[in-house]
Amino acid sequence: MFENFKIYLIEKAGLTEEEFNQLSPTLQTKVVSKGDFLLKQGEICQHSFFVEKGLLRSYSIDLTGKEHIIQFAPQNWFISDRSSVYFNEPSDFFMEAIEETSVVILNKNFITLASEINPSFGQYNEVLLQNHIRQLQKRVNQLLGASAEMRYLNFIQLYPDLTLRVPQWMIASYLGITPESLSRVRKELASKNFKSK
Amino acid sequence: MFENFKIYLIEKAGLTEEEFNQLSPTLQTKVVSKGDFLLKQGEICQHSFFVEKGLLRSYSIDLTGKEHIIQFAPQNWFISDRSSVYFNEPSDFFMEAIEETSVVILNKNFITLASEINPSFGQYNEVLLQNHIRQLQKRVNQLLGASAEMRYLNFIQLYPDLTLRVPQWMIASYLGITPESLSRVRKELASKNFKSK
DNA sequence: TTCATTTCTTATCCTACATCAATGCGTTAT
DNA sequence: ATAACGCATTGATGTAGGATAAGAAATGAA
Repeated sequence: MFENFKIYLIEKAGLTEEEFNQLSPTLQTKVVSKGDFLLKQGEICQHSFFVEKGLLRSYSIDLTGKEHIIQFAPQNWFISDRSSVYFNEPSDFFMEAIEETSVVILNKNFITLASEINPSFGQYNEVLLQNHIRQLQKRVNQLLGASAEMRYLNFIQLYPDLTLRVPQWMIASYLGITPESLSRVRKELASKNFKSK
Repeated sequence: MFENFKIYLIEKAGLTEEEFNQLSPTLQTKVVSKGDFLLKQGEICQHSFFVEKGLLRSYSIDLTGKEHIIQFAPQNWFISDRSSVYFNEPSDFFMEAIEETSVVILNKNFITLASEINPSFGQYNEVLLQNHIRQLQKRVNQLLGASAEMRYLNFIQLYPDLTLRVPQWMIASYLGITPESLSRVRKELASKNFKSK
């Protein structure tokens, strides 16, 4: 039920099995079918989710009705709208299952509780937070400075597994370009590789 | 010397004067002349800085040699490269004074120390962190979805004071457009306002 | 199997913004 | 004063990527 989550916490956050068992009563799980939502724009996000299996995406919809993918969350990733949780504000984002996905639901005080039980969890959580910031920073930097092609190359290098699993129009949305443009970029890249051999 | 910083911590983070005095021996200050650097790309960032007075910017330089402004830091702002500090990695960024600026220098363990002295500091630090994430998230979202004009309008609404104080080419760099484009956007906006009266 | 739906590609045209170049105008330095 | 520099504006031209449309390929459903 929480198998991956358990293994994950023990390996990464340094919990013991007993400590995990103390926490597990506060956990719930849920299976989300492809296309179903864990959060919608305007709702206040109440939880963090850990992906046991499957694949989620979070995205916003802008004034002109266009989707922009903020994040993908494959197996063993956490996903949430931290700001919405923390400040109790309506979220700007949707969270939707790309494949049938089973998640572990962590309520607001899980982190506090786990940190009390074992401070090394608190430290690990800090690492996740700092990583999150780093990743956002990099993304801003890329959006400011890199061409569609460079962003795509970066993406496939960073998330090679996702590149295969996710429809291209979603990758385009993550990169901030249209599916047609991505198709052109790919064609262009293919011809370059061909020539260079 | 630390006047603003002291007031700031007492007001915002809930420290007492005595608590602040316990911390102050670990602090240093520095005056940075216009155009001088607190950090350069490739260095490992060792500190956080609090702007007592003046104005800083952080920016990166991309492969093609172009600058991209990541953040402005006016009076009473903290600035740092959290990732570089936390992970002990070389920074991607420069930190430079736009005006003559005096900063308070916080070394790596200041936060821990202050949180031990008064836990409410720890909480306040958490708020800053969460705000930082929220702001980065918004920026990604805008870069993905909004036109130059919308981004500019957003900027002047969010940082009206900076709009006056900072040269336009820096605002352009923050927005991810050229100074020429920003000039055109402004012209366009001016004519719209004129017509609408 | 066949029909329908979603995804990907390709082609054409279009637009927001970049690039390049010239001009003017404050500010600082001599 | 005047030279020199940084900054903003304007105009002319270029280009990456958007919009639209249509067809091919893949997926899925009956």
